[in-house]
Amino acid sequence: MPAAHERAGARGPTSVGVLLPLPLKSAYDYRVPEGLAVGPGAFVRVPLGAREAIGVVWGEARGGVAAERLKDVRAVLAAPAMPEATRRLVDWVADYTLAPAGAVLRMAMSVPEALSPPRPLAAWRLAAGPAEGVRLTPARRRVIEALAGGPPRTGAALARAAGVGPTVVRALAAAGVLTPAEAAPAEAFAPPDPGHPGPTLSPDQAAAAARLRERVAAGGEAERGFSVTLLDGVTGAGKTETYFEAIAAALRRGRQVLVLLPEIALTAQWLGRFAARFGAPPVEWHSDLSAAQRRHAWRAVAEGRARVVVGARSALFLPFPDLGLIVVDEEHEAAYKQEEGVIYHARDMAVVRARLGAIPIVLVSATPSLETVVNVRQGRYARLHLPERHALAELPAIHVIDLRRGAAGRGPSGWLSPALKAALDETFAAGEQALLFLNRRGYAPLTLCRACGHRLRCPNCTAWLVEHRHLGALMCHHCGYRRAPPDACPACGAEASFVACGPGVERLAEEVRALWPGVRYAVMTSDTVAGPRAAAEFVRRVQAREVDLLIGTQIVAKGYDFPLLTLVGVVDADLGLSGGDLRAAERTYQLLHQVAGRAGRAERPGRAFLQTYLPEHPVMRALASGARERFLDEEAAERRAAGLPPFGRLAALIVASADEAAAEGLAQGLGRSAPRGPGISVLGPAPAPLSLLRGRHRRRLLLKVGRNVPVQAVLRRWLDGLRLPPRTHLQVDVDPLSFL
DNA sequence: AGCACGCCGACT
DNA sequence: GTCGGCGTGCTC
Repeated sequence: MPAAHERAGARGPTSVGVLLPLPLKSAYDYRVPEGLAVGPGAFVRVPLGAREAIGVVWGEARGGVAAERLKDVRAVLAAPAMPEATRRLVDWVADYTLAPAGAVLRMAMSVPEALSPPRPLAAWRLAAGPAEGVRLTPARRRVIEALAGGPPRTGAALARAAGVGPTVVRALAAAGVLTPAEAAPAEAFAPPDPGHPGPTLSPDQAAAAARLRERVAAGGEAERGFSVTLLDGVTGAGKTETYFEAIAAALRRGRQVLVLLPEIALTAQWLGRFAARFGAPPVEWHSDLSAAQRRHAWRAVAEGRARVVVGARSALFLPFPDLGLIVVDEEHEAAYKQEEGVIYHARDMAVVRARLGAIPIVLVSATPSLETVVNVRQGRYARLHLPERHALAELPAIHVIDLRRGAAGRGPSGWLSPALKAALDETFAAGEQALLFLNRRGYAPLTLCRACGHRLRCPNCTAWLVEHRHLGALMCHHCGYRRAPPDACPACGAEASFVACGPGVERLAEEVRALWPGVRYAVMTSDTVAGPRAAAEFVRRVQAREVDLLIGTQIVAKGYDFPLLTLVGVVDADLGLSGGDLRAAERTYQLLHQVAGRAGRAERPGRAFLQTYLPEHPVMRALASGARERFLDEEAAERRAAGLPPFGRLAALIVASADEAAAEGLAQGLGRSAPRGPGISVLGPAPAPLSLLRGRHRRRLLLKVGRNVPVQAVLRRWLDGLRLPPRTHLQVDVDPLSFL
């Protein structure tokens, strides 16, 4: 039989470009042996130096290397080719972030094991002939019935299906009734059913859902297919159920769906709501998956069997062959920004992915980012607003407590003001639950020597060591450095001279114990919530009213539903405002709004108290009055005046080296060669926010350009041909979230 | 990212 | 005299 390639005109190219998942800027050329069919996107095994690597056929050979030096493509892997949209996304992200294309490809090839077809499992089938002289007990009969007429099954699956122990199966095999076979390890993901009866939508939700369905219906059309819609509404307004209808519409059209969530918000509660709507779970993609789960999920996406994927930011690079809708929930979350390796913002790149696929994307938030709000105001994004459902969930009344005013402010001994203490008294007396929010882990953020003023700091970072009393240790929150509390001051030798400065959640718990000895409290931080299971247990205890008071860091603000909570106390509302970050006000507003929104769901009205030394700050005023639009107007005006995002563009260069002089030298050199021109300015070099991090000295330069200046071109001109001195590193962060 | 090639200290 | 430290550079 003649092979396909022998037919006239079917000869493929003699060489192709293959992109490898290594930090290489472009694809390498390889010769294609006679008879090997290599289409664009094919996963191939190629020789690389002394070893072999797996890469992706990226396009035509570039031809920069002499034909006789080209090595042969060794094999094409039995995996679906990487879809064109994914390949174009890789190129786009590389171009935008200035990362090597191969480094971006690596994110899209995070599971190389998934590129080989799954290994068949050892299984059993019925032997051909009837076995003579085998006693058929009821248990044995059930095993045979379970197997009759069906595919081979593994021993464990067979025993489970027949309701027998594994010994029964083994005995039947020994008797020759069962013979070995191979089972296809079709790790089936039950398809979510768009027709599954879900919760009834309010008229507002139904109207918004209808608009989203129109967007989904247009998906795939060249001109109208791409669209961005902000779905905006307070906690409890029903945003999730509304975008579930868009998902249902995409499923009805047979297309795949990607839902991005900040890792921390991918909770059992979200999964429960999904299953309630669709009768089956989505395919999950996050850092907690086992190697096998990861392999199954990746392969299921590539083969189109995964219909709905919910995942953290890296799910964006999964090889969806037929993506029809993207949802980015909590779109304002900073967790979407990847800060290491390839530095990218998953929300922004998700918009790019949607455009490349000509499909709709829905950005969801109760407190949308200023970027998104400005895009809405300028008409680039559509907005659907869900008003509150008054009967069910009202946003709590927000009270600002002015800590500057003596008696009304903070009490003499602790961190809780009389007003907040009184509110807690009332809440406990009424048998209701409260939350104290303090975004500081540990006992105290700073420990100093009473005798000489020496402060305990991390040897690897520009940071204080944080006392964790329940661990009996001092810890650095940046590098993980940990040590026992010293007996004597390392500076002056004074003994037992250390005092804790400032509050952490543990110290707050101490005050609570002293004030309300009978109150049952729980401390919820990333230290005490190790994983999804621990989180679910916390939620269960709170919902079962085994806890009166929850004390927590920002982990309590996201994703969990505490229906019986009626009081939220923010111990230090000003925490995020110091430091001069350009997004400090915006982020504080978002976080405190979200925390306050924890109070008063279900039928009970809630109250929130913000303890602050800055009661006149626009953030506090906006939270107290609910005037979100005015706050956004003020923020936008300030950013516009300063030429800051989204009205100007930023890129940060971070120079790092274990050798401080080397870091300084490179930073100075970059400062001297900095680009100049209309609409271009360079700030720095200056020590980075953590000028020493994990033992590396860091310097920072900030490129600031006008909205219409092509920032990548300016950066390339600046950095092209730059030779890094030994042991120095340079990171480029296009669109940095923070600076200073 | 691997892996080889390179040039300086403690071992059979 | 070698084995091996990881610093530097290349991989079509």
